[in-house]
Amino acid sequence: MSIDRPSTAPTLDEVAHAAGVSRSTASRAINGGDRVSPEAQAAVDAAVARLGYTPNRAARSLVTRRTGSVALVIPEPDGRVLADPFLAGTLRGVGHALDPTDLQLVLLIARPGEHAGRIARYLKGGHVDGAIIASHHQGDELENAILAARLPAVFIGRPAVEAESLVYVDVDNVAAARRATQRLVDAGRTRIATIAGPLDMSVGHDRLEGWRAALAHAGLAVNASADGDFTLTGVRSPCSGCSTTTPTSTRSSRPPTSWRRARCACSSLPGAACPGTCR
Amino acid sequence: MSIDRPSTAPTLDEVAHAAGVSRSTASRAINGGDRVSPEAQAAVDAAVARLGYTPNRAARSLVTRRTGSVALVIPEPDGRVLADPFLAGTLRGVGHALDPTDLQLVLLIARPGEHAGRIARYLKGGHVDGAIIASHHQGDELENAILAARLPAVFIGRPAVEAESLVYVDVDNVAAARRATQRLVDAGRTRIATIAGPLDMSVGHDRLEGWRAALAHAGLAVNASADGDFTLTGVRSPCSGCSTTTPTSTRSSRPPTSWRRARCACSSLPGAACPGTCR
DNA sequence: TTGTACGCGTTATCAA
DNA sequence: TTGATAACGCGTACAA
Repeated sequence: MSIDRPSTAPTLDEVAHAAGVSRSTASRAINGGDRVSPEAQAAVDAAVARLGYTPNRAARSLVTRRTGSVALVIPEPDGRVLADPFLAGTLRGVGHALDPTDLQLVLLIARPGEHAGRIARYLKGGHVDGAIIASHHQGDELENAILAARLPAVFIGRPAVEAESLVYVDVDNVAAARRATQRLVDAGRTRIATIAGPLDMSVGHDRLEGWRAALAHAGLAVNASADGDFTLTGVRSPCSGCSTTTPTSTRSSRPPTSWRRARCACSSLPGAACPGTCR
Repeated sequence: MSIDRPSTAPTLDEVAHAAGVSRSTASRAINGGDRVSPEAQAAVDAAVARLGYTPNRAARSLVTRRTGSVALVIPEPDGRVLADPFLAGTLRGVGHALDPTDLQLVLLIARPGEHAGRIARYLKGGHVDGAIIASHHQGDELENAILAARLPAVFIGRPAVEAESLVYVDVDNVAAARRATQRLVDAGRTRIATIAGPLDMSVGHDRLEGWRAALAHAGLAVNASADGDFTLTGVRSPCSGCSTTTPTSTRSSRPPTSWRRARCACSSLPGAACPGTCR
């Protein structure tokens, strides 16, 4: 029955008192408005508006046993990838989808050298009601954490560990790479290379497989692929044994505009394997 | 005294019981460990480890009156900017700084056409303990919301409204632009243009001012500036009256590699103002 | 140093 | 339809 609480956020009690109803009725009116008379509803609505009432998330979470927040997990040890427009789009999309909800978007970014154990622990800690895994790598323990915690989760891109209860959205990367390669085959090309994505991600793996399949089907040599990491700089890094090359501008954080001039011997497609990162 | 609670997160009560101490002692041992005997501390630590105890954020927040989360606000109506490496770096930095803490990073992204009123309301709602404003535009009401809520906040880049209690980190953009321009002056250039940042951001405003100052100081013409928005595509959009130009590839989400070939008449620096977006 | 008891703001249960 | 009342899990005076 504390009446005066200066400069503090209004509580449900105060709303109820201002509306002339009990706290229970006020609560019902605010959530859903089921089993509440029109006049009571109106009174509560008015009081809420006048007092600028906002439900206390902590108190609500305590009893509903839900946190009211979902995690967007980016288990990406390599910082550069965060600037990837794909991830940026994902971020926006998730944010917008959450807008109409009163769910919080909690961002979980992996630390540079870390193996996602911390994030797995966080997920298991019950701090969020659900999770979206945006850049999943093989071996980051996320699948097990999610399965163990029975946490509703969606992987963006097929997870490394496949399980019945692991849901994901993905495109058919194998077919896409196969079609892309086939297009070059149809154009009469005979020596077709690929710069693969990270092979510890299903994207990279699948696309490489599609490329392989198309070449094999066409009876062409499957011997010119290089590791990539979805970044310009990552692709340009020369393998040992090739002529060393550097971008013309190394001090800028954006990809140098003259990167086309840098060329690794492998990318000239001799067809032979080279000892460095190329295979 | 509820003993059996199957497959639920362990509570402080259970930890205390397992450690053979009272809940108060367990609580003290977990937070700070002040005024607790070494043996009690050890017992609690062991129990925590064995049970995999994680404090319930909601319950803790309810009594400490802190939410345990800080917001990273990106009031950026233009989606493309999210892919900006600067913002990506900010994201990483904030994330890493928060790692050792048990603070949650809550991401607040503006909706496309929206004027940040929703975010301002959210901030005032007391949902976070603090905020970092990453891409602040003039007129987005964020300063007032923060001042009204007495919310600890840091602006990245000087806020449009300057107030005593509004703290920010920034570089001296005026001086930087002045020095950059001066360098060209020293090199003997006489017609020096700038592609400005958004003028409703202090960055854009300040850099333009630095450019102006240096030119004025050198007695050169201050008549060749164009609006930009820190994106490649934004810069390339032709002003009306200039020869229309399009990127060679428009279907890709990444900046076309041949953008250098697209050229607006304004960027050829005739020195004369043109009727479109250039000034 | 330890434990008891209360309150944080909300939802859920159950009589009325 | 409404209103007491009991949790929810935790921190913290206060007393021992």
